[in-house]
Amino acid sequence: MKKIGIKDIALRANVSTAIVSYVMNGTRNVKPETKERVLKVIEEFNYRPNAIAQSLKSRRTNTIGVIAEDITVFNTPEIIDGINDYAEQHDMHILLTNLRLQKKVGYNYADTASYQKHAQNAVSDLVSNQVEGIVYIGVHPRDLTGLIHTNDKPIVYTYCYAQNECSIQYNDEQASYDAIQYLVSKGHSRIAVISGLMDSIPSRLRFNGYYKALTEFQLYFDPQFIKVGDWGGESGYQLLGELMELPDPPTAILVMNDLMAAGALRAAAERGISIPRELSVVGFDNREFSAYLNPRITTMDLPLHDMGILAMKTLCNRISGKEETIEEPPLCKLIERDSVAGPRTSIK
Amino acid sequence: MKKIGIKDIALRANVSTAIVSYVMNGTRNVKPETKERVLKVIEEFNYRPNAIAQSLKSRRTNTIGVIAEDITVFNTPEIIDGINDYAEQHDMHILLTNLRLQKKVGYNYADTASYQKHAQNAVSDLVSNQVEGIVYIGVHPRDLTGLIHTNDKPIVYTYCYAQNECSIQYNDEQASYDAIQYLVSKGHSRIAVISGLMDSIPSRLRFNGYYKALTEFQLYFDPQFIKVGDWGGESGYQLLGELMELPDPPTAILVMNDLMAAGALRAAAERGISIPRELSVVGFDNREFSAYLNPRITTMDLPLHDMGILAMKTLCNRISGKEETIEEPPLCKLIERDSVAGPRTSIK
DNA sequence: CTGTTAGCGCTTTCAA
DNA sequence: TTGAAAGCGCTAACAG
Repeated sequence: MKKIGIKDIALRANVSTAIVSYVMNGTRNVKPETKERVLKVIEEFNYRPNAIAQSLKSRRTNTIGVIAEDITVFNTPEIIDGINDYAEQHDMHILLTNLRLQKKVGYNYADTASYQKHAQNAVSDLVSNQVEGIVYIGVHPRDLTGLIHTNDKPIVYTYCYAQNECSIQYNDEQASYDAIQYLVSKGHSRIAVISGLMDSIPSRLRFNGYYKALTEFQLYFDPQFIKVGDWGGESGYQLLGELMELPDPPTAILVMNDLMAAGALRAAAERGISIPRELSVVGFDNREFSAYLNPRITTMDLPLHDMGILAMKTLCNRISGKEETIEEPPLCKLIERDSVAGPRTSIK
Repeated sequence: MKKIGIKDIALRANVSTAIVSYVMNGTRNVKPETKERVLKVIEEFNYRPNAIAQSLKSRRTNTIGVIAEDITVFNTPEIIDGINDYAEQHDMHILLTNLRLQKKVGYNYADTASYQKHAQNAVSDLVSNQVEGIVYIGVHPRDLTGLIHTNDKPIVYTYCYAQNECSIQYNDEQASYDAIQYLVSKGHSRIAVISGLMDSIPSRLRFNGYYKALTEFQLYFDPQFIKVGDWGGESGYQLLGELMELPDPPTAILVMNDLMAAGALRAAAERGISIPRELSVVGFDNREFSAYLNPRITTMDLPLHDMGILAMKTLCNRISGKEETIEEPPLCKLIERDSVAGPRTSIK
């Protein structure tokens, strides 16, 4: 059975192919009874125009390419979901490329050269498929300047950066500021931080927010309250120990991701430190497991869905050549659970 | 700046468009020096053929459509990752549609009618875009017969079923059989089960495996050891209580998903039942959080990646009209963690 | 070895 | 209100 096309419809309806096109797209007035007839034939044959042919003619594909560094990383599905949300609303399609970064180069993100070729191929491929723009979703917020050459095809980065390119990020600084403010509202003033690696942009921004809040609320500041981890659970475990062995330990800790927070919880449990009674902990990322730890941890939820939507919005603006409307980066939201309480009353 | 096409290349290289096509595709022999010249021009202009036009001509798009019921559900990213793995290896592209089922109809899966239109639209859209086949990824293994009409376009379901259609599932029965066998190897003989809803296919299959193992290993069988939950954490919590209040409680429990297992752990903790010392628990799904519970739970990992690959393989076979090679459904794999030990020695 | 040319399925201009 | 036909960028049959 041959695939039926516009000609078949035209033939059956006794009209020219132009008429069929007109009724499908409403491009011209067509005599109602003719229109009716054409519609009936279309219905009868369940005809759907070949979008490939339409694209070739119209030079518009309504398709945007999404490059995900790794779709199995926790942030990515939600971002894609946002992208889909927007795409659905605007009748666009998504051509998905998954670089499978973790499986290919492991956690060695810094070694961009090793997967630059993959990334560049993905772009070329997408461009060849006539996508109208590209959204690039990173696995970790880092600088990707120069990684990719799009040849004027609009691209928007999210969950990563590139100089002189558009990138969508959430407001890291505000997020940690908010976390500290929340802790202050609970009565804390001796607040430590377990940061991620300091060469990472989010670590710096989150630290800024921490420090800004410290200053603004005139909190106790002790350089020993600043611990630098490596994002992994082990370092959270380790650093909580260091913090609690201080002669005058903090009453609350902001931990820059849930992985390290989980490690910290484990360390606290081993030391017989009760959370939140004796120590409050705020995490970051709102990973699924954070609601299953004991205690369930209070953490900052990342606006991933919004980032996806915003990335699309920005991209579509660029595609249609609209002037950039500078949008505020979306905000994180504190998820209140059970790892925060007031400071222990009897201060040592 | 105009997009450059094959004609521009031909012009610059002083050849006909046919030659350019020949050198690009290696379709014909071309005199080496001509070839060289063409290649140089292609390189110089960084020319990439318009895949849309190629497709129109060749009537092959090398793209397959993926419909995900909900990409934010835990099983989906890994399946897509498998699909991408295969696609990358075979130079295919993925047009992704995300139905966003949970956000649209909540957990009311049974009410297929409410999103049938969405699903059907997605299919029509994909077909119109000339995908060569479709992979449909469910959020829960249920029967979708009649939901969708693909009009002869090959489709493969995974993580769900449809009568008279191809569907890829893991081996549920074997998985729970293996779990019981493992428990037996640890010395257990009084093994209860907390099942999911009994109108669900995986519940039935997993129960079959449980029962088969019980019979085969001649284990103690007590109808009171069979508890039916609803997949949610609360029911795991509830049912563990019921089980442990039995005059002669089990020494081990197979829980049919990690969500219920988490509830069961909570109930055990509240009752002062030590896991695994006094009671062993095996979960199902290997959700991320299962490694963060206390104790970390031993659970069955689902072969999601393999399912994605297998779905693609099967689909591609159908597309190219190859005879169906009946593949074995991929196997789950037990992840040994800390929620299983030998039975408590002093039996009450 | 190379060039000419007919189409793939559609849209749209132009003419009727 | 309708139809004929050109052409989107490419491939491949055919001719040289």
